[in-house]
Amino acid sequence: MNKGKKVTAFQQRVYDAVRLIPAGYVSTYGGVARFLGVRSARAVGQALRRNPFAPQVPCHRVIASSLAIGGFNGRRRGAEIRRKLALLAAEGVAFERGRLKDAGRLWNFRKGS
DNA sequence: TACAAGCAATAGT
DNA sequence: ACTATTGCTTGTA
Repeated sequence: MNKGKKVTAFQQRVYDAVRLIPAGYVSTYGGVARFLGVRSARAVGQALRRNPFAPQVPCHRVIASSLAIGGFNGRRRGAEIRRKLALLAAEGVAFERGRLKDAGRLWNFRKGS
């Protein structure tokens, strides 16, 4: 998996967890954080924001707990965000007004792994 | 809906 | 080593 790119152990852990999310499903920063055993969703967001791997780590499959789209490529709103929405839509995840339309697409972790 | 406080990690100084 | 910043979350008003 990782080569050349130097990432911290925490980042590696976050990427590993995010990779477990199957296409067509999404998770939340807090969910990943709890899965890793940390209490801060911000730390997860930071790790994903600096994700040196692009499609390998589906950072676009991670949204906010309020079903908000969250951010993408360092932007919380803008053209990058619509790309994230497009990626999710392509996977079968529908969004409305910047929020997840169907909460049933939330991935709880600890299920298929 | 809007504001404030708590939380953990990275990057820059 | 310290400070500032961040793709968050939850609680109150």
